[in-house]
Amino acid sequence: MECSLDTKPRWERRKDARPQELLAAAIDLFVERGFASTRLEDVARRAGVSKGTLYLYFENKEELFKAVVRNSIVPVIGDAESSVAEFDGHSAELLRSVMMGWWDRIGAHKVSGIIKLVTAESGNFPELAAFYQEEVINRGTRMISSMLERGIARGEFRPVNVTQVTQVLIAPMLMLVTWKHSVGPCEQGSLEPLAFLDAFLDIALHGLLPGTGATQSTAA
Amino acid sequence: MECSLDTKPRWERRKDARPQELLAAAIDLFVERGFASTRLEDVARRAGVSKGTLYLYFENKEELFKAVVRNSIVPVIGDAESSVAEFDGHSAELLRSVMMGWWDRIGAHKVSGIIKLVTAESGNFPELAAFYQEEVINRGTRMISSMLERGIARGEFRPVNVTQVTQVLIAPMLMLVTWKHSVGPCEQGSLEPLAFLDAFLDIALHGLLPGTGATQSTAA
Amino acid sequence: MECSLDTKPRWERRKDARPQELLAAAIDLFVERGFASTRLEDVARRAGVSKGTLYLYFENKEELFKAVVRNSIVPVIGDAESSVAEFDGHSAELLRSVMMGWWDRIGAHKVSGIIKLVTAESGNFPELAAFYQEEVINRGTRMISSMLERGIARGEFRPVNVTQVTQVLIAPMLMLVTWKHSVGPCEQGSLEPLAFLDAFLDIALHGLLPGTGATQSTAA
Amino acid sequence: MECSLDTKPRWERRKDARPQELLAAAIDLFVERGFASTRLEDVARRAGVSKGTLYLYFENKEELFKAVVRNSIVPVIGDAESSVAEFDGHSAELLRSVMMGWWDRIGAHKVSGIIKLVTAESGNFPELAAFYQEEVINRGTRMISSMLERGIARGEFRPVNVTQVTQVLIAPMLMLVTWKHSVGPCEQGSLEPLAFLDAFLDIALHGLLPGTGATQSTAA
DNA sequence: GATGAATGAGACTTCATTCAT
DNA sequence: GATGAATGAAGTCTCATTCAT
Repeated sequence: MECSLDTKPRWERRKDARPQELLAAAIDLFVERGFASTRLEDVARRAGVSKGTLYLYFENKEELFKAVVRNSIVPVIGDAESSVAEFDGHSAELLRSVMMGWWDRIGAHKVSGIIKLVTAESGNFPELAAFYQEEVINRGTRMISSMLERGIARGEFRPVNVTQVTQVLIAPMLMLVTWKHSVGPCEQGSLEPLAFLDAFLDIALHGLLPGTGATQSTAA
Repeated sequence: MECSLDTKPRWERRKDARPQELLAAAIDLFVERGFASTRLEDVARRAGVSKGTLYLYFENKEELFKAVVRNSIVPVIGDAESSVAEFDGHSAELLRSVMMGWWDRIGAHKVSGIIKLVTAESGNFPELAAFYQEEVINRGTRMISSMLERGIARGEFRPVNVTQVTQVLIAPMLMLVTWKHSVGPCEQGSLEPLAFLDAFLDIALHGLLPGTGATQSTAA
Repeated sequence: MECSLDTKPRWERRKDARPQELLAAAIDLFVERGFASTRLEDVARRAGVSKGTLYLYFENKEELFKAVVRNSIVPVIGDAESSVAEFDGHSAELLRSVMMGWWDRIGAHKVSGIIKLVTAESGNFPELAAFYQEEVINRGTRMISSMLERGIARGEFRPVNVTQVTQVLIAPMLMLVTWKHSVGPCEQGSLEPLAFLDAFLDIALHGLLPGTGATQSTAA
Repeated sequence: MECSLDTKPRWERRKDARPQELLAAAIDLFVERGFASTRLEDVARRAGVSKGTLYLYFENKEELFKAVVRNSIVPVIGDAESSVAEFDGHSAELLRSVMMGWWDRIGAHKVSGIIKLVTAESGNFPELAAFYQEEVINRGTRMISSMLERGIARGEFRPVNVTQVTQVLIAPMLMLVTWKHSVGPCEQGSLEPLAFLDAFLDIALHGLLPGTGATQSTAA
């Protein structure tokens, strides 16, 4: 009876799998070579299809890239947003769990290369930059800001400048991916990411707790 | 008396200035557009010469880039090395002055874009990466490591894992340039670099001083 | 009783209708975009079938075009040939009725776009040109020539150079379709086709009647 | 002394000649194959240069085409405008001389293929159509209309609807080029252009003269 | 030294046609 | 019959590099 659930002929199942195969090939090559230097022919070849086939599924190179982002990063943001909405403990715990979770779900994986790629090339591809800003940066920023506001509202954080602190919190994540995809591979053993994040959080959260005398609005 | 300092006729001074004019044009465009996307024709035009002339002074695009690096970053490293060698105060002071000096001499200027460029594109240009590793990263790393070793030897720092701590110290500088040349331009007001470095140094130096109970070898 | 005229089940009627649906879609697009620029995928989509299905009915793009011509222009020529054969009035009347009928049956309709298309693109598609020459131009030319010969034989026309006068008579029709499908859409109100044809016929027939002193062999 | 007039080295003279060589090759191929079907590589090869060279002189295919039009048709229009402005005989004579001159300067030459090309393909290249409309059609139309207005103002023509009569006068020219570049090559001996124009002018001018009882506003 | 014309490999994208299901 | 996924040749345009003058 188990075959009754899939009545599609094989080639059709193949078709359903194609976009994923292409996206998998694309993320590999985008991460490896960047956006501009990745040739669509290589993406196609790695997915085991011809150049033209790629265009059956993606309108052009930029759309392929957007699809990669939508497929790899955006869902993780959605999950994180849900977690944030449901969480009901101390805001410091929430912040810590989100940032450590970011490393587990994004930072440690290939997909982190996409973040590095965007910082590296967005200047040359404005439409891509705009898309990424909208779909990733804005949502991520809103999420972090909302955690800060939650903490302030509940009296768990000092009333800091939310915009600035948000960016300070983004900084170490940006650094980790930059490091990982540039100097990291040339260096051995250095910069243990989890320890780094842990240390960063110790400092940052300490600066956010109420009652401490920090006066800098950025709280770093 | 005005001619005593330079007895060459004007056109010859012009000729001698060519490489500098080309390097100035090149750094502008490399920083603005990255290595691969910068067209040599644009470099030549900005320097007010023809494309062919560029090849009289630089063998090819990669050599031009190397010359830009040698011209802009390497001297600053040399100066810093001298300062380190001559310094005779407390190692924590030395470390602080080198990193704040890095911001004044490099981070705050256009040339910081070269650092970002290398992190962004070295994957696609191995020879460039090797050159930069040799001329900049290795020397910079050695310099920082030597400061740490000096501090340890003089009993001013705890005996930490020098290699790892070196990279931890590099990290905030890398972050600042990455930020400045990617998300920075899209955000307003955030991440005041000097405050950020100051805060970082407070923490890092605190972790390096002897007598504090930190046990993590990365000391971050 | 409703089924007595068509005993086939609906899907079979549908199947029989396929070629016509495809031809209808094809003529629309050929007229709109020309031969080379019409994509078979668009033809198929407009007919509501897949690209592959189109190839079940037509060997390739050229055969599809030939079928369009056979389906739309050729029958009209056949009808005209019959009319000519049966007509027994004055040859001038015959000529006039054929040309005005051409406007009613072809010139005023979408199918006139096919004529324009052929003049526009036959240079790039020799096989198409040969087919059209054979199926349309030769037959049309023969028909017009035969009317002239009839008129001369019956003493209703002067003995003119039939070949040349035939082409002079074709010219205004060619002009009308060219105009209609190129500059026409950009201009308002101008060139009323029926008035134009009428005026042309007045002149041409006047030149063909015996007893007038015209000496030019083209009789225009 | 004859060499004193040209002090340029040969390659520079070559450079000056390049655009003309390319335009000559381009007009040949555009006329032969149309706009869409002409490959830039073929244009380059015919001019004896490589593909890339073409792009040194013309930004893209459309600009090349515009340059061809500017180079071949536009000057003739300018000349005609001057002739019209200077003419001081009877308007009928002026009209006749302009239309016969059009045949001598344009209709009889390769460049007439450009006119046919535009009627054939403008639907698929709106920017091209707009350019041609502006640079050729509008100017040509204005010129013809001005002749009609001149004739009416001087009492040499009846007060007709200028817009419509202008288009009627354009029609035979359009027909001649259409014929010449489509069916013409397949037919022998037919449609003697000068005789055709002559006959057309006889009729049209007769219809324009005052005192004749024609009542149709288009005067055809 | 200086020029800038010329090259040609290589990238993206399109579309008629085929064929396994 | 019907589908639509897959192919790959072909076309436009870019740009690092060369070289005759």
